[in-house]
Amino acid sequence: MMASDVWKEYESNEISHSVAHHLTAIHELMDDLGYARVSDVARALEITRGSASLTLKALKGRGLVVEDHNKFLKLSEDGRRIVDSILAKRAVVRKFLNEVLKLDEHQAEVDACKVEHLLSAQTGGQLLHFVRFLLSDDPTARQFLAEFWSKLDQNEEWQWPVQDVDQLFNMESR
Amino acid sequence: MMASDVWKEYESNEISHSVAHHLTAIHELMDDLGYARVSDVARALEITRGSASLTLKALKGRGLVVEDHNKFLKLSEDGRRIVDSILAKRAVVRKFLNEVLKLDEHQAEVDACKVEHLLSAQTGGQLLHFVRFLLSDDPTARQFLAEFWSKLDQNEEWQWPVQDVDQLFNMESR
DNA sequence: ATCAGTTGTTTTATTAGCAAAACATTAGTT
DNA sequence: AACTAATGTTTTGCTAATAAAACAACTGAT
Repeated sequence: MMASDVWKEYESNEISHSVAHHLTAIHELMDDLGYARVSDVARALEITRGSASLTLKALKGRGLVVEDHNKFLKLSEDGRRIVDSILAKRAVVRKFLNEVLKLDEHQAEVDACKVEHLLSAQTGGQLLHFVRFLLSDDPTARQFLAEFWSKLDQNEEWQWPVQDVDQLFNMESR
Repeated sequence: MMASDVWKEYESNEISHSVAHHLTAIHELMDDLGYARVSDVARALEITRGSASLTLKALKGRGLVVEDHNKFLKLSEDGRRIVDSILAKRAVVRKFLNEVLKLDEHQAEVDACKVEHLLSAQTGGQLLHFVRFLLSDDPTARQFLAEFWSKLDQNEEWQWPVQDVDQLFNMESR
Protein backbone atom coordinates (compact mmCIF):
# COMPACT_ATOMS: atom_id res chain seq x y z
CA MET A 1 0.00 0.00 0.00
CA MET A 2 1.89 3.03 -1.24
CA ALA A 3 -0.62 5.59 0.05
CA SER A 4 -0.08 7.46 -3.18
CA ASP A 5 -3.68 8.57 -3.08
CA VAL A 6 -3.50 9.81 0.46
CA TRP A 7 -0.42 11.91 0.86
CA LYS A 8 -1.32 14.61 -1.64
CA GLU A 9 -4.43 15.54 0.30
CA TYR A 10 -2.04 17.51 2.46
CA GLU A 11 -1.69 20.35 -0.01
CA SER A 12 -5.37 20.30 -0.83
CA ASN A 13 -5.91 21.88 2.56
CA GLU A 14 -7.94 24.99 2.03
CA ILE A 15 -6.42 26.56 5.13
CA SER A 16 -2.64 26.76 5.28
CA HIS A 17 -0.72 27.21 8.47
CA SER A 18 0.03 30.78 7.47
CA VAL A 19 -3.59 31.59 6.67
CA ALA A 20 -4.75 30.02 9.91
CA HIS A 21 -2.50 32.34 11.86
CA HIS A 22 -3.36 35.44 9.91
CA LEU A 23 -7.01 34.78 10.67
CA THR A 24 -6.53 33.96 14.34
CA ALA A 25 -4.29 37.00 14.71
CA ILE A 26 -7.13 39.21 13.56
CA HIS A 27 -9.45 37.50 15.99
CA GLU A 28 -7.12 37.96 18.94
CA LEU A 29 -6.32 41.55 18.01
CA MET A 30 -10.01 42.37 17.99
CA ASP A 31 -10.22 40.94 21.48
CA ASP A 32 -7.09 42.60 22.79
CA LEU A 33 -7.07 45.95 21.03
CA GLY A 34 -10.56 46.23 19.64
CA TYR A 35 -9.25 46.57 16.10
CA ALA A 36 -6.86 44.95 13.64
CA ARG A 37 -4.99 46.65 10.84
CA VAL A 38 -2.42 45.23 8.47
CA SER A 39 0.40 46.51 10.64
CA ASP A 40 -1.09 45.01 13.77
CA VAL A 41 -1.32 41.61 12.14
CA ALA A 42 2.25 41.93 10.88
CA ARG A 43 3.48 42.82 14.34
CA ALA A 44 1.56 39.98 15.95
CA LEU A 45 2.97 37.43 13.53
CA GLU A 46 6.39 39.03 13.41
CA ILE A 47 6.45 39.37 9.65
CA THR A 48 6.85 42.50 7.54
CA ARG A 49 3.91 44.70 6.71
CA GLY A 50 4.44 43.95 3.04
CA SER A 51 4.04 40.25 3.56
CA ALA A 52 0.96 40.68 5.69
CA SER A 53 -0.49 43.10 3.16
CA LEU A 54 -0.21 40.55 0.35
CA THR A 55 -1.56 37.62 2.32
CA LEU A 56 -4.43 39.68 3.69
CA LYS A 57 -5.28 40.96 0.24
CA ALA A 58 -5.64 37.35 -0.85
CA LEU A 59 -7.83 36.61 2.16
CA LYS A 60 -10.03 39.57 1.30
CA GLY A 61 -10.29 38.08 -2.17
CA ARG A 62 -11.34 34.78 -0.67
CA GLY A 63 -13.97 36.52 1.38
CA LEU A 64 -12.53 35.53 4.74
CA VAL A 65 -11.50 39.05 5.74
CA VAL A 66 -13.32 42.29 5.11
CA GLU A 67 -11.93 45.79 5.19
CA ASP A 68 -13.41 48.77 6.87
CA HIS A 69 -13.85 52.10 5.08
CA ASN A 70 -10.68 53.07 6.91
CA LYS A 71 -8.44 50.05 6.42
CA PHE A 72 -9.63 48.30 9.52
CA LEU A 73 -9.82 44.56 9.13
CA LYS A 74 -12.53 42.25 10.34
CA LEU A 75 -13.28 38.58 9.94
CA SER A 76 -16.17 37.74 7.67
CA GLU A 77 -18.76 35.23 8.78
CA ASP A 78 -16.82 32.52 6.98
CA GLY A 79 -13.57 33.74 8.46
CA ARG A 80 -15.02 33.66 11.95
CA ARG A 81 -16.28 30.14 11.49
CA ILE A 82 -12.85 28.99 10.41
CA VAL A 83 -11.12 30.70 13.32
CA ASP A 84 -13.60 29.22 15.77
CA SER A 85 -13.02 25.70 14.53
CA ILE A 86 -9.26 26.16 14.54
CA LEU A 87 -9.17 27.54 18.06
CA ALA A 88 -11.44 24.80 19.28
CA LYS A 89 -9.23 22.11 17.79
CA ARG A 90 -6.13 23.76 19.17
CA ALA A 91 -7.67 23.89 22.63
CA VAL A 92 -8.67 20.24 22.51
CA VAL A 93 -5.30 19.04 21.30
CA ARG A 94 -3.43 21.21 23.76
CA LYS A 95 -5.53 19.95 26.62
CA PHE A 96 -5.02 16.36 25.60
CA LEU A 97 -1.27 16.69 25.21
CA ASN A 98 -0.79 18.67 28.38
CA GLU A 99 -3.35 17.34 30.82
CA VAL A 100 -3.57 13.74 29.68
CA LEU A 101 -0.21 12.90 28.14
CA LYS A 102 1.47 15.24 30.61
CA LEU A 103 3.64 16.97 28.06
CA ASP A 104 4.93 20.31 29.24
CA GLU A 105 2.86 23.33 28.27
CA HIS A 106 5.23 24.68 25.68
CA GLN A 107 5.51 21.38 23.86
CA ALA A 108 1.75 20.98 23.98
CA GLU A 109 1.23 24.47 22.63
CA VAL A 110 3.73 24.02 19.81
CA ASP A 111 2.39 20.66 18.68
CA ALA A 112 -1.22 21.80 18.92
CA CYS A 113 -0.34 24.84 16.84
CA LYS A 114 1.22 22.67 14.19
CA VAL A 115 -1.75 20.37 13.74
CA GLU A 116 -4.76 22.51 14.58
CA HIS A 117 -5.58 23.41 11.00
CA LEU A 118 -4.92 19.93 9.64
CA LEU A 119 -7.46 17.93 11.63
CA SER A 120 -10.80 17.25 10.05
CA ALA A 121 -13.97 18.37 11.77
CA GLN A 122 -14.75 14.71 12.41
CA THR A 123 -11.44 14.08 14.08
CA GLY A 124 -11.67 17.23 16.17
CA GLY A 125 -15.16 16.33 17.30
CA GLN A 126 -14.27 12.81 18.31
CA LEU A 127 -11.20 13.99 20.15
CA LEU A 128 -13.29 16.52 22.02
CA HIS A 129 -15.71 13.83 23.17
CA PHE A 130 -12.81 11.68 24.22
CA VAL A 131 -10.97 14.35 26.19
CA ARG A 132 -14.19 15.53 27.79
CA PHE A 133 -15.00 12.09 29.09
CA LEU A 134 -11.42 11.39 30.03
CA LEU A 135 -11.17 14.52 32.17
CA SER A 136 -14.68 14.31 33.58
CA ASP A 137 -15.35 13.14 37.12
CA ASP A 138 -16.65 9.81 35.90
CA PRO A 139 -15.08 7.27 38.29
CA THR A 140 -14.04 4.92 35.51
CA ALA A 141 -12.26 7.72 33.70
CA ARG A 142 -10.61 8.87 36.90
CA GLN A 143 -9.39 5.40 37.71
CA PHE A 144 -8.14 4.85 34.19
CA LEU A 145 -6.16 8.08 34.21
CA ALA A 146 -4.72 7.35 37.62
CA GLU A 147 -3.49 3.98 36.44
CA PHE A 148 -2.11 5.40 33.23
CA TRP A 149 -0.21 8.11 35.03
CA SER A 150 1.25 5.72 37.53
CA LYS A 151 2.38 3.53 34.66
CA LEU A 152 3.88 6.57 32.98
CA ASP A 153 6.23 7.08 35.87
CA GLN A 154 7.40 3.50 35.69
CA ASN A 155 8.06 3.71 31.97
CA GLU A 156 11.60 4.22 30.93
CA GLU A 157 12.04 7.11 28.56
CA TRP A 158 11.01 5.93 25.13
CA GLN A 159 13.70 5.61 22.52
CA TRP A 160 12.73 6.98 19.15
CA PRO A 161 13.14 6.03 16.44
CA VAL A 162 11.99 2.50 16.63
CA GLN A 163 13.27 -0.48 14.75
CA ASP A 164 10.14 -2.38 13.88
CA VAL A 165 6.91 -0.52 13.43
CA ASP A 166 4.84 -3.68 13.28
CA GLN A 167 5.77 -4.61 16.80
CA LEU A 168 5.05 -1.23 18.28
CA PHE A 169 1.93 -2.58 19.91
CA ASN A 170 2.93 -6.20 20.42
CA MET A 171 0.20 -7.14 18.03
CA GLU A 172 -0.13 -7.69 14.35
CA SER A 173 -0.38 -4.19 12.93
CA ARG A 174 -2.78 -4.25 10.01
CA MET B 1 -1.17 35.65 24.57
CA MET B 2 -0.36 36.16 20.91
CA ALA B 3 1.71 33.01 20.53
CA SER B 4 3.99 35.03 18.28
CA ASP B 5 6.90 33.00 19.50
CA VAL B 6 5.26 29.66 18.89
CA TRP B 7 3.73 29.70 15.46
CA LYS B 8 6.92 30.17 13.49
CA GLU B 9 8.36 26.92 14.80
CA TYR B 10 6.24 25.31 12.13
CA GLU B 11 8.61 26.19 9.31
CA SER B 12 11.63 25.34 11.38
CA ASN B 13 10.66 21.75 10.90
CA GLU B 14 13.64 19.96 9.51
CA ILE B 15 11.41 17.40 7.80
CA SER B 16 8.72 18.74 5.48
CA HIS B 17 5.70 16.77 4.43
CA SER B 18 7.20 16.31 1.00
CA VAL B 19 10.55 15.12 2.31
CA ALA B 20 8.86 12.75 4.71
CA HIS B 21 7.10 11.07 1.83
CA HIS B 22 10.12 10.95 -0.44
CA LEU B 23 11.99 9.15 2.32
CA THR B 24 9.20 6.75 3.23
CA ALA B 25 8.65 6.03 -0.46
CA ILE B 26 12.23 4.84 -0.75
CA HIS B 27 11.75 2.70 2.33
CA GLU B 28 8.61 1.07 1.03
CA LEU B 29 10.03 0.58 -2.44
CA MET B 30 12.98 -1.24 -0.96
CA ASP B 31 10.53 -3.53 0.81
CA ASP B 32 8.25 -4.04 -2.16
CA LEU B 33 10.63 -4.06 -5.12
CA GLY B 34 14.00 -4.48 -3.50
CA TYR B 35 15.24 -1.25 -5.05
CA ALA B 36 14.34 2.40 -5.50
CA ARG B 37 15.31 4.69 -8.33
CA VAL B 38 14.27 8.26 -9.01
CA SER B 39 11.54 7.09 -11.36
CA ASP B 40 10.19 4.61 -8.85
CA VAL B 41 9.90 7.30 -6.23
CA ALA B 42 8.24 9.62 -8.73
CA ARG B 43 5.73 6.94 -9.66
CA ALA B 44 5.00 6.10 -6.05
CA LEU B 45 4.35 9.73 -5.18
CA GLU B 46 2.66 10.50 -8.49
CA ILE B 47 4.91 13.42 -9.30
CA THR B 48 7.13 13.92 -12.33
CA ARG B 49 10.61 12.44 -12.52
CA GLY B 50 12.01 15.95 -12.76
CA SER B 51 10.49 17.00 -9.46
CA ALA B 52 11.63 13.83 -7.74
CA SER B 53 15.10 14.23 -9.19
CA LEU B 54 15.48 17.69 -7.70
CA THR B 55 14.12 16.82 -4.29
CA LEU B 56 16.21 13.66 -4.07
CA LYS B 57 19.32 15.55 -5.11
CA ALA B 58 18.73 17.84 -2.16
CA LEU B 59 18.25 14.85 0.12
CA LYS B 60 21.51 13.36 -1.09
CA GLY B 61 23.07 16.68 -0.26
CA ARG B 62 21.61 16.50 3.22
CA GLY B 63 23.00 13.02 3.65
CA LEU B 64 19.64 11.35 4.08
CA VAL B 65 19.77 9.43 0.80
CA VAL B 66 22.74 7.76 -0.84
CA GLU B 67 23.12 6.75 -4.45
CA ASP B 68 24.40 3.50 -5.74
CA HIS B 69 27.10 3.27 -8.44
CA ASN B 70 24.18 2.70 -10.79
CA LYS B 71 21.66 5.34 -9.72
CA PHE B 72 20.02 3.11 -7.17
CA LEU B 73 18.86 4.99 -4.10
CA LYS B 74 19.15 3.92 -0.51
CA LEU B 75 18.41 5.53 2.81
CA SER B 76 21.42 6.54 4.84
CA GLU B 77 21.58 5.68 8.51
CA ASP B 78 20.14 9.11 9.33
CA GLY B 79 17.48 8.73 6.66
CA ARG B 80 16.44 5.38 8.00
CA ARG B 81 16.17 6.72 11.53
CA ILE B 82 13.91 9.50 10.32
CA VAL B 83 11.70 7.12 8.36
CA ASP B 84 11.42 4.80 11.33
CA SER B 85 10.29 7.56 13.63
CA ILE B 86 7.83 8.88 11.07
CA LEU B 87 6.29 5.48 10.41
CA ALA B 88 6.05 4.79 14.11
CA LYS B 89 4.26 8.06 14.76
CA ARG B 90 1.95 7.47 11.83
CA ALA B 91 1.08 4.01 13.10
CA VAL B 92 0.36 5.28 16.59
CA VAL B 93 -1.80 8.16 15.42
CA ARG B 94 -3.66 5.99 12.93
CA LYS B 95 -4.36 3.38 15.56
CA PHE B 96 -5.56 5.98 18.02
CA LEU B 97 -7.85 7.67 15.53
CA ASN B 98 -9.22 4.46 14.10
CA GLU B 99 -9.38 2.04 17.01
CA VAL B 100 -10.02 4.44 19.86
CA LEU B 101 -11.84 7.40 18.37
CA LYS B 102 -13.51 5.08 15.85
CA LEU B 103 -12.86 7.26 12.85
CA ASP B 104 -13.09 5.39 9.60
CA GLU B 105 -9.85 4.00 8.24
CA HIS B 106 -9.47 6.46 5.42
CA GLN B 107 -9.96 9.47 7.62
CA ALA B 108 -7.54 8.03 10.16
CA GLU B 109 -4.97 7.39 7.46
CA VAL B 110 -5.28 10.86 5.98
CA ASP B 111 -5.07 12.68 9.29
CA ALA B 112 -2.19 10.52 10.49
CA CYS B 113 -0.36 11.23 7.26
CA LYS B 114 -0.82 14.95 7.71
CA VAL B 115 0.49 14.96 11.23
CA GLU B 116 3.11 12.24 11.41
CA HIS B 117 6.12 14.42 10.63
CA LEU B 118 5.02 17.29 12.85
CA LEU B 119 4.87 15.54 16.20
CA SER B 120 7.88 15.73 18.45
CA ALA B 121 9.57 12.56 19.64
CA GLN B 122 8.27 13.34 23.12
CA THR B 123 4.69 13.60 21.93
CA GLY B 124 4.93 10.46 19.85
CA GLY B 125 6.38 8.53 22.74
CA GLN B 126 3.74 9.61 25.20
CA LEU B 127 0.99 8.87 22.74
CA LEU B 128 2.41 5.41 22.18
CA HIS B 129 2.36 4.67 25.90
CA PHE B 130 -1.16 5.94 26.09
CA VAL B 131 -2.52 3.95 23.17
CA ARG B 132 -0.70 0.84 24.29
CA PHE B 133 -2.27 0.95 27.70
CA LEU B 134 -5.63 1.98 26.33
CA LEU B 135 -5.76 -1.00 23.98
CA SER B 136 -4.20 -3.48 26.37
CA ASP B 137 -6.25 -6.09 28.20
CA ASP B 138 -5.97 -4.19 31.44
CA PRO B 139 -9.49 -4.35 32.92
CA THR B 140 -9.58 -0.68 33.80
CA ALA B 141 -8.64 0.28 30.28
CA ARG B 142 -11.21 -2.11 28.85
CA GLN B 143 -13.94 -0.75 31.04
CA PHE B 144 -13.02 2.81 30.27
CA LEU B 145 -13.11 2.19 26.54
CA ALA B 146 -16.40 0.35 26.76
CA GLU B 147 -17.95 3.27 28.59
CA PHE B 148 -16.49 5.79 26.21
CA TRP B 149 -17.77 3.94 23.18
CA SER B 150 -21.24 3.57 24.61
CA LYS B 151 -21.26 7.29 25.30
CA LEU B 152 -20.08 7.93 21.77
CA ASP B 153 -23.20 6.33 20.39
CA GLN B 154 -25.39 8.52 22.55
CA ASN B 155 -23.61 11.69 21.49
CA GLU B 156 -25.28 13.74 18.88
CA GLU B 157 -23.04 14.57 15.96
CA TRP B 158 -20.82 17.43 17.01
CA GLN B 159 -21.34 20.75 15.35
CA TRP B 160 -18.15 22.49 14.36
CA PRO B 161 -17.25 25.23 14.50
CA VAL B 162 -17.96 26.16 18.03
CA GLN B 163 -18.99 29.52 19.42
CA ASP B 164 -17.08 29.72 22.64
CA VAL B 165 -13.80 27.92 22.98
CA ASP B 166 -13.58 28.56 26.70
CA GLN B 167 -16.67 26.53 27.35
CA LEU B 168 -15.62 23.56 25.27
CA PHE B 169 -14.91 21.56 28.38
CA ASN B 170 -17.40 23.13 30.74
CA MET B 171 -14.49 24.30 32.78
CA GLU B 172 -12.31 27.34 32.95
CA SER B 173 -9.91 26.87 30.05
CA ARG B 174 -6.46 27.97 31.21
C1' DA C 1 3.37 74.55 7.73
C1' DT C 2 7.04 71.59 8.09
C1' DC C 3 9.27 67.52 9.59
C1' DA C 4 9.13 62.93 11.57
C1' DG C 5 6.80 58.70 12.31
C1' DT C 6 3.34 55.34 11.07
C1' DT C 7 0.82 53.00 7.85
C1' DG C 8 -0.36 50.49 3.54
C1' DT C 9 1.11 49.02 -1.02
C1' DT C 10 4.11 47.59 -4.66
C1' DT C 11 8.18 45.75 -6.63
C1' DT C 12 12.02 42.67 -6.56
C1' DA C 13 14.07 38.55 -4.85
C1' DT C 14 14.26 34.08 -2.38
C1' DT C 15 12.88 29.31 -1.13
C1' DA C 16 10.22 24.91 -1.43
C1' DG C 17 7.66 22.19 -4.23
C1' DC C 18 5.59 21.07 -8.09
C1' DA C 19 4.71 20.57 -13.77
C1' DA C 20 6.17 20.55 -18.42
C1' DA C 21 9.32 20.12 -21.81
C1' DA C 22 13.73 19.40 -23.77
C1' DC C 23 17.70 16.73 -23.60
C1' DA C 24 21.10 12.94 -22.93
C1' DT C 25 21.92 8.33 -21.60
C1' DT C 26 21.02 3.68 -21.28
C1' DA C 27 18.56 -0.79 -22.23
C1' DG C 28 16.05 -3.86 -25.01
C1' DT C 29 14.19 -5.37 -29.47
C1' DT C 30 14.31 -6.32 -33.97
C1' DA D 1 23.07 -1.12 -36.45
C1' DA D 2 18.89 1.30 -35.68
C1' DC D 3 14.70 2.13 -33.52
C1' DT D 4 12.05 2.38 -29.27
C1' DA D 5 11.30 2.77 -24.47
C1' DA D 6 12.76 3.97 -20.05
C1' DT D 7 15.52 6.66 -17.18
C1' DG D 8 17.80 10.79 -15.12
C1' DT D 9 18.79 15.67 -15.40
C1' DT D 10 18.18 20.43 -16.52
C1' DT D 11 15.66 24.44 -17.71
C1' DT D 12 11.65 27.25 -17.50
C1' DG D 13 7.57 28.56 -15.24
C1' DC D 14 4.14 28.46 -11.58
C1' DT D 15 2.29 29.28 -6.64
C1' DA D 16 2.60 30.30 -1.67
C1' DA D 17 4.93 32.65 1.67
C1' DT D 18 8.30 35.22 3.10
C1' DA D 19 12.02 39.61 3.26
C1' DA D 20 13.71 43.95 1.80
C1' DA D 21 13.34 48.22 -0.04
C1' DA D 22 11.11 51.95 -2.24
C1' DC D 23 7.17 54.72 -2.32
C1' DA D 24 2.82 57.26 -1.20
C1' DA D 25 -0.45 58.78 2.14
C1' DC D 26 -1.80 59.98 6.44
C1' DT D 27 -0.96 61.56 11.54
C1' DG D 28 0.95 64.52 14.93
C1' DA D 29 3.97 67.48 17.29
C1' DT D 30 6.26 71.53 17.43
